Amino acid sequence: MSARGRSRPTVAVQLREEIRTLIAELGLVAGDRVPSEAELVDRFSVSRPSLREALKLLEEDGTLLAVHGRGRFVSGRAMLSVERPITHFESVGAMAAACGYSLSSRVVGFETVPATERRAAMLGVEDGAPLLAVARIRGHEGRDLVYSLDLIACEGLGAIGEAADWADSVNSALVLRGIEPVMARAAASATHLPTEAAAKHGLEDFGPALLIEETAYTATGRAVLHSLVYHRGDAFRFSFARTPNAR
Amino acid sequence: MSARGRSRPTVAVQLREEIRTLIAELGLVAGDRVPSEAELVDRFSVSRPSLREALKLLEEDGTLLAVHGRGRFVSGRAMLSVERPITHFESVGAMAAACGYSLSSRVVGFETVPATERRAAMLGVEDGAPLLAVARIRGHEGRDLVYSLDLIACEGLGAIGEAADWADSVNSALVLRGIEPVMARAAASATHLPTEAAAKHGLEDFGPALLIEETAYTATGRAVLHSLVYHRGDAFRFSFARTPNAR
DNA sequence: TCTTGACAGACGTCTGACAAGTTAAGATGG
DNA sequence: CCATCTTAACTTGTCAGACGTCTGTCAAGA
Repeated sequence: MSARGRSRPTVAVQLREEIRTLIAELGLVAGDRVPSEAELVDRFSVSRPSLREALKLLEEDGTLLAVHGRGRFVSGRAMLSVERPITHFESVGAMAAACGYSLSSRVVGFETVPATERRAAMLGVEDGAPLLAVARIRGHEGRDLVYSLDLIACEGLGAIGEAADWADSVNSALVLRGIEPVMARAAASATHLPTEAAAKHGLEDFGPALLIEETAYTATGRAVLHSLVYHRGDAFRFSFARTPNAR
Repeated sequence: MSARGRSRPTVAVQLREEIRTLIAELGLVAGDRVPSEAELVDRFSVSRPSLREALKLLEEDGTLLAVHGRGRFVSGRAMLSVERPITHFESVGAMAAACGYSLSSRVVGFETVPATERRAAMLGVEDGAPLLAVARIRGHEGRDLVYSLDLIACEGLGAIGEAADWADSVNSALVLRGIEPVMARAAASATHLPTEAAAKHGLEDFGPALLIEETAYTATGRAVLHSLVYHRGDAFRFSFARTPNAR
């Protein structure tokens, strides 16, 4: 399965967004009834099956609740909508930009290390296999906001290049090598920076950090990147929705 | 919108589960091609539109990826599955139990306070309206693991009762009063305990805390509880999946 | 006042047809 | 023999139309 994207969204996907917009325009809130299928078919000039497919997407993502014989209703879930939730896969740079930070980045570590047993398991490589370790500090207006350590499996990577190639975005550097991380499995906890890193890079006043440790995968499920990202506690706040059936 | 459930699942919902089972039975993993629509129609003896609706559910929940003209494939998203992700709405006690902690709880603050402007907005009450503030410390085997402050709108609450009524679970206490929180909008950040709280309750060695600040809602979208929950950094780790289309 | 039946509205499911994208096999030309 | 083009087959995407089932409302009858 090559990672070729679709050039044009299907009617169903497009409609899903248009219905979302309509719900907002009509000012519908949790419990309110959505226009009927017949009305929506007229309004959007599409066939009923296509509309139903779009509605199915919205039912599955928790926006709508269908009741046979009565209609569809806005689910309370819709009001939990969060722009760029913690569950959104994106680069640290993009995330920070959305928070109003323009991050400049410097590489403070760039070496090849053998994979520990744990890291090997995370990245699906052999114990002891070579990993590229990139340590970076990113900041905004002279203030350090993020310390991160990225571990990339060298296997299949091709030429490693120079530290500067990886300074701004490890994701982008991987994409340039034909490896596109698109999703990740992550865990968050509160901690301090590693003592050694703090001392070595003058980060003693970093304060509590929100550590997100994550393994990133390509669309085909190949693990390509293991990151430990320490976000300065007083600079970042990650939003998300909590629901009973979240998986 | 009454919470009356449907007595019989639709064909689409039923099929969704049957297709999931089939994928597992066929041993399909990320990137593998799923049988075509025609094949599935034959196999499950349903109409094609119904099948497509079921497939739409699976596409929306990230299990499948459809490519026009080529077929559908098992998405790598399935491998990000996390048991009890941070996005799962549940009580702190239930979450901690899943982490192997049996929390005992003590109330260290119990009073009615007027809502600040921010809190009033969070809870959909008037500025200055009375809120019940419940401060608790929860621990396991003599070690304090969670400090929390819960703010509940007094309006519609009925009798407040005693502190002991709210000691174990604010959620449960609310349910007993006919108010069922079922979902929340939350944000996480790394911080220290409030200085005053730490000093007052002997929590100076709590260390970095993962603060989850959340507003809980009923199914109809009514905000009923605003909580600040400080999780001891070295005791808790919150997992989640990150995908490009996460909202 | 309560029960039952009819009716309208709404979702659920099906059949059939055509459109658009992909791939593999066969034909053709160099 | 190899490269390129064409075509048919396969697959998903979309549409039109019809019928089935469920829900709520209203009217009539007991």
